[in-house]
Amino acid sequence: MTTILIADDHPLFRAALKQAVMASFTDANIHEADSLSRLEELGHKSLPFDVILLDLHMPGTHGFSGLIYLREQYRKVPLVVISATEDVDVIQRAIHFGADGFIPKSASVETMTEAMKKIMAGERWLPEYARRAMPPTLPDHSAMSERITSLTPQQFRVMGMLMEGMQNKVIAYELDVSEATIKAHMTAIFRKLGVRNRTQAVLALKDLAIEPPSVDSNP
Amino acid sequence: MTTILIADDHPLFRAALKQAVMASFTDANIHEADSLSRLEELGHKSLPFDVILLDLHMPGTHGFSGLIYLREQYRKVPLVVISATEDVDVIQRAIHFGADGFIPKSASVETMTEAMKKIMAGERWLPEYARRAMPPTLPDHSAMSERITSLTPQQFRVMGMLMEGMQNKVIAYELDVSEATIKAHMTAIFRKLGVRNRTQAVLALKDLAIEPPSVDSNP
DNA sequence: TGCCACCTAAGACCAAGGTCTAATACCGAC
DNA sequence: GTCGGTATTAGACCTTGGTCTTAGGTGGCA
Repeated sequence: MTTILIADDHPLFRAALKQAVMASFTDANIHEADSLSRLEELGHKSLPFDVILLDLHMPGTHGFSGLIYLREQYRKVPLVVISATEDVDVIQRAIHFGADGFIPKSASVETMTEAMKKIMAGERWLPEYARRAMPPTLPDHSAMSERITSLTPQQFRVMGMLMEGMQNKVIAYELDVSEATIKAHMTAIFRKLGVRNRTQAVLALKDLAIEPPSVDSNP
Repeated sequence: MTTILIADDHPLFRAALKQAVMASFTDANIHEADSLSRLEELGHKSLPFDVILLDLHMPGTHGFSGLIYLREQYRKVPLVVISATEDVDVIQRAIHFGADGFIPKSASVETMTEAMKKIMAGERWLPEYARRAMPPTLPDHSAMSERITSLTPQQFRVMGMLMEGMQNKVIAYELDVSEATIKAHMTAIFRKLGVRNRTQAVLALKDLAIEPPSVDSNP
C-alpha cells in the first residue's frame, strides 16, 4: 500500500489531486494537509509517507523556506513540488532546495501519474520544457538554507509569523504561549540565522522569496 | 550643448561610457556620480540635465526604489537605466517605474548612441529582444512607489540604511545627527509607507527588490 | 516680509525587542 | 529503567524602538 501526503491549501485542487492519485494508485492511503502546521501534526504520528506532494504557496511556507524545512524533516521521503507556477527559474530553485520533482498544476492526470511513479521509483521528474534548462546536478544547499534547517519546528513557526510582520505579543497570542517564550525563540532564531535582530532576519530570509518580481506591487 | 549625468559606481565602466558618449556628443558636458548621495549633491546645483544614465545597482538605490525616487526628483529629465541585467522582466519593471529607456551594458557603442539620441528626442528605447514583450503602455506607478516618492531626501537616505539592517543609533552616527532625529525620521517614514514599525517597512520595501531569485544565496 | 516645508533635536514616556538564567518535559541511547 | 541532550517554557532585567510635544534654524517662494 502506498501512503501519500497531499499538502495544498486549495480544497478543490486537493480533491482533484486526490482523485487523480487514486485513479492510478487504487490502494493509496492518502493524507491531506492545508497548512504547514497541520502537516506537522500528521508528521508527529511519524507516518511513513511514500511521497509528499507539496504546494509551494501553501500558508506557512515562506518562499522556499518551507520546502527547505520539509526536506530536512523528511530526509528520505520523495518530495514533489506542485505549483501553479511554470517558471523555469522557480522549478530550478525548487530542485536546488531539494525537491525530487516538480509538477505544474496544469499537467494532465496521465502526466501526474507518470511523474509520481518515476519519483517514487527514485528518479527525478520535471516538465518537458524545464528539462533542457536543467543540468542534472545534485541540489546544493546554500548557507541560508542550512541555517533554516537548523530551526526547530516551533522556531520555524515563529519565524513564519515574523515574516508576516507580526509582533511578539501577537505571535504569543496566536500560539497560546507567553511573550517571554516568543522572545526566547526569537533569540534562538537570530543566533541560528546569524543575525542580530528581527529586521536583519527579515532581510536575510526575504532573499529566499519565490515572489514574483511583481510588476504591480500594490495591494 | 548637452548636459549628461552618468550615475554608475563602477569607475571603469563609467569611463568607458563617458568615452562612448563623447564620441557621439562631442560638446557634451558630462557629470558623474558613483552613488545616490553624490548624485543628490549634484542635483543641489540644479543642473539642467538633458539625460540621466542610471545604473540600477548603484549603492544607495535599493532595488527599484532608487529609480522611483530619481524619477520623481527629475520629473522632466529623460532617464535611461543602464544595467548588466538583460532580463526582460527587469526591463519591464524599470519602464514600469518610469524609465524612458533601458540599455544593457553589453550593448555596442553605436547602439548606445542611437538609444540616447532617440530617448533625448522624447522616444522610448529598449533592446530589440525586449520590445516584443513590451506593450507600449505608460508607466503606472504602484501604490508603494507613490509612497516612496513622498519621502523627503533625508528620509529616503534613512530608509536606505534601514534596508541595510542598521539600528537607529548606528544610522545616527553615520549621518552625524542625534538618535532622536533618526527616530523622528523613522516615524515619518512609517507613516508615509503605511506601516507600523521597521520590520513591516522592510517587508513592504523588499517587494521592490530587483534581486535575483538568487539560486545560490550564500554570502 | 511672512509662510511653509524640511531638518534637526530634546525630554518624557511607554511599548516592544532581546538576553540570561533556569525549570520542566520529552526522547533516544545505553 | 537511568542518563544526557534538546525543545519548550517562563520570569527578571536591560536595551532598543517609537510617539508626542515642543522648538530652533534654514531656505524657497509669493
